[in-house]
Amino acid sequence: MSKIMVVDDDTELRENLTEILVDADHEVFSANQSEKALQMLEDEAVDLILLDLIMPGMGGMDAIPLFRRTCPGARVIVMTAFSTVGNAVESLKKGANDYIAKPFKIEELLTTVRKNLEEGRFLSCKLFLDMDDTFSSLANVTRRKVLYILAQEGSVRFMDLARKLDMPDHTKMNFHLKVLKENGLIEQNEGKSYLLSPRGRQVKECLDFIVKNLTS
Amino acid sequence: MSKIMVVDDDTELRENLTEILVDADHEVFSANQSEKALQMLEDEAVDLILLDLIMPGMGGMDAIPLFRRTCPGARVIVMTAFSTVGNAVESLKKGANDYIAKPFKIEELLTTVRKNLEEGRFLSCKLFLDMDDTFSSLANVTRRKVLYILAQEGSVRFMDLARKLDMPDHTKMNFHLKVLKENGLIEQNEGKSYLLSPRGRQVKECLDFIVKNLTS
DNA sequence: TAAAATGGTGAAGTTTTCTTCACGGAAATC
DNA sequence: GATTTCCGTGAAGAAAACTTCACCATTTTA
Repeated sequence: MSKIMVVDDDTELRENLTEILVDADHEVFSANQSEKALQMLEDEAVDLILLDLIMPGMGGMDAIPLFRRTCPGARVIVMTAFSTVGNAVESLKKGANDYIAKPFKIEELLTTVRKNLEEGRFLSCKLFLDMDDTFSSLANVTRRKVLYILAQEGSVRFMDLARKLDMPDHTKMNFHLKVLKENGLIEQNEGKSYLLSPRGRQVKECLDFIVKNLTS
Repeated sequence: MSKIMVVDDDTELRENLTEILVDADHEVFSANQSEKALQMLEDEAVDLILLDLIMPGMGGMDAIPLFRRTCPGARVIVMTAFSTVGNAVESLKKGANDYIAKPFKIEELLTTVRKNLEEGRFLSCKLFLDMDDTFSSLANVTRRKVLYILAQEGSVRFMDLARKLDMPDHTKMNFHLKVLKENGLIEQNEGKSYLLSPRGRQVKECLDFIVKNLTS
């Protein structure tokens, strides 16, 4: 059903895991080193990566960001025998999605895998459905300019906005403000001035990130 | 014409700068400490900030990221008497846009200010015009899904893509691929498979950033 | 208080975007 | 060599997005 990459230097464990996961109807790839796994992922993207932390060559901890980059859609589950709160937290900070301590029961592993595969699907689903309003808001120059000005000026009155954007007809302005308001990016205060909503501010930060990354 | 904030603990210099800049037809605000300047910027966004590096209280170097955050649209010009290559580079890394060494001639200052104001206008212009294609590409769920799948799988053939996206009619698929291709986000290799262009990959990274920031 | 500016609504019209349909050549499969 | 699958085009139609117009109740300014 899903594609899973197993990265562990212990050949026996790798083979066991492969068998278990294949039985659970997954397509399994495996590697005994992070470097090899990364190379394989260049050709074949997977949905989930089971990663040992302690390995000869590049350790799993350092490899996490590389896996993230090479295969951005994959969930990363870290597994290690040296289970401590410390490296669990650290690996999550580096971008792992979950953590499982060796030794684990088969059922425990399968539950974790299942949960993570579902979450992965849920997230990408969210990205593509819930974000629709936001992206259509951003699809229009005028509306992006409104976000920009509101971020810069704080709160602005209707006609001031229209003048700043050089809109001869104020009803057009109204149309776009309505769209932004309906999509939750701006709101109006008591004095009827328009200002960014909390989500609007988040979106504006994303815009800044985009412009920084895409114009260079 | 433009709004400029001067942050320096030297009162005489602050007054001189204010006079010069007002003469050059700008609206000038000034503060003797970063903290006060930041507070003022909460209410009044400016286009450019002239910032002394060495000051009592919070130094300019540490303040740069805070200015960036409080007033994202402003250009930051750092000025200091202790001009060394080292702190010039460091301040630019922290997010300053330009650097001017004290003492400076009036003409020199005005040239730097003018140049930076223009660049600021140019950048926000770029954001709102050149990025139009990119944003309209992203405005459609199907096209976002295509980017997602191509990022995940590398290169995919036409009909495979159509099947993955569950498109009964392949001509619809064709329409969206055409849009993405025209907007430079995807390309086709020798075998006619579709894959992300370099810009497409950048855009995908921005998408990841957005989803991380907006779904939490 | 008259005139002007503000901030809004709803409906008609235009443009852009998206979908569907009809068709066809090249390649792969049987 | 016949048939199916692949990958594409162009045109017509439907839907969504955007603009324009006509109108109005407040508020501000002169």
